[in-house]
Amino acid sequence: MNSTPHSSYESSDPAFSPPFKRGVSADIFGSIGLNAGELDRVQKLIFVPRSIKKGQLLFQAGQKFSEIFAVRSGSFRSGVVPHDGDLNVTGFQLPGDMVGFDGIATMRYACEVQALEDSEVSAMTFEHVATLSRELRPVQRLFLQMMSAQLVRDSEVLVMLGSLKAEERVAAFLLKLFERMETRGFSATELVLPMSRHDIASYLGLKTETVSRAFADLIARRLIEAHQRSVTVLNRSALCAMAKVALPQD
Amino acid sequence: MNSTPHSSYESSDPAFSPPFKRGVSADIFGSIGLNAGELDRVQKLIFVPRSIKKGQLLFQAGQKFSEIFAVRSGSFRSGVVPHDGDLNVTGFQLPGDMVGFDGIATMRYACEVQALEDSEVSAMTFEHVATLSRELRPVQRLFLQMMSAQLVRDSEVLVMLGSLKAEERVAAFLLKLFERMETRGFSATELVLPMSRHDIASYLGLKTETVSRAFADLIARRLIEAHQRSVTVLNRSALCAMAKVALPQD
DNA sequence: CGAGCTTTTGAGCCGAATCAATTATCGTGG
DNA sequence: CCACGATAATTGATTCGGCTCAAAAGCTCG
Repeated sequence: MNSTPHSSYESSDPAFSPPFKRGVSADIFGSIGLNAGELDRVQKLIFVPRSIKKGQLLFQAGQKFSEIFAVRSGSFRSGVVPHDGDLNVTGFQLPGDMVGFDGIATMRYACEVQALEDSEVSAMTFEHVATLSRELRPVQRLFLQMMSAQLVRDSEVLVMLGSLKAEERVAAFLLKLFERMETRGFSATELVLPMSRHDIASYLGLKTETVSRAFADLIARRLIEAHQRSVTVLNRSALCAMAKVALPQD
Repeated sequence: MNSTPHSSYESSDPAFSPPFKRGVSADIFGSIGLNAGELDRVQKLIFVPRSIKKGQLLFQAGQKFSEIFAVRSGSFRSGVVPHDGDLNVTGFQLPGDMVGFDGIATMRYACEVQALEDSEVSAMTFEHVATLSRELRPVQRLFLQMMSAQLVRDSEVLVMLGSLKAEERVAAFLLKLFERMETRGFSATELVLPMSRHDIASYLGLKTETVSRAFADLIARRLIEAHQRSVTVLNRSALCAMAKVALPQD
């Protein structure tokens, strides 16, 4: 169980030096300028760890909103199910990401969030978060930043869907995913995708077959290597060119 | 000048009973449970009215972030300009909408926002908003709700782009626009679009010609009437079916 | 080891982009 | 006020990318 490819996010290899080893949430709040007493208060009030098995829903669309979640380990997929069709994937959540903000507006979650592998989250009631946000400026700032960052990511995806072709979207998707993994402390020339081709296709507004072909083309051009869900980036700058983004300066 | 079609949003026809006649922002805060003293404080601290001429930018991508804006009258278009290409439209803002939340994450605006017609906004510095949010719970709730609603709208668009064909996207776009106008107090079987076909196309991930053809088809099927930018909905339920959304119950 | 899923690969078709040309509208200056 | 150029919108013909349908091969897990 612990040796499945997907457990790579929880790797204990020190070369990866994961910053979230002891629980993402603690780290989220660890460096935003709270003193020991405040930090203790935050932890007591709002951290409720929870284990989520692969395939299990964190919440469903329409369900009454009460909690925000921070991903500690594993990964999740958010999406909505239209009245006729099947799931439309709207995003993927990795350790350090937060989900549930969509529920604030109407006090009901607008999407569903499902674990792609056995995962752990910190659950925090919105009321506690709101209270702490009023009392501790760094906490307020953190949550506003998390929501704002989500807005920016969404609009980036929007632009991507509007302006890139199939293969370019896949390139952009991979780049973004690797970038996010790097932010989380992985060296990230190679990783194991937690999501299926079908999930990727849905997220990118494509069909499974098209995504598969895009992977095949990227491999043929020697921009990546990929066997199943394991992917290695061979030529990042070419991928950036294809995705029409500036090469991030390391 | 005052009789251009675009001035319809500022119509003084009492039949439209626009709720924002005396300034959107005052109304935004008018009914969220503040007493007179608090309301006065809010107004003094954060309301800075500003007139924006057609074509003028409210802010640019990369510009230092300091203000949030509420649209009082007129309309705006948000978008980003990729390094090579031209503007990608990411949204349209109508009276009552707020823009600028994308700047919180990095303290720089992530997009640009341009007036589609002569418009008025209320500018409020983020610092004041943050302070008031800490001190007045209704203010905190309002801003969190505005940001959350934006997240929900974005993910709806994402799903739409991923799952609908060209004509269906145009149907969904028109329905959403009319719905938003109704929320703002317009009877909304007919209205004048503030944006061009090109803007709509960019927003929907299509080309101008395709949008034009979609309009032609919708007209041929008698679902709408449209001459230039003026549009009338003839068969809302058929439009909803085409856009694959449930008919909103009135 | 076999059932069911995921992924890959192929052939043909359809929808939207592209290229191109015309018409309509807006803004401007004569 | 009208004529003009510029921009926006429409319409047609053609091309091409991604979808559809179909089938086979690879994994995963009981």
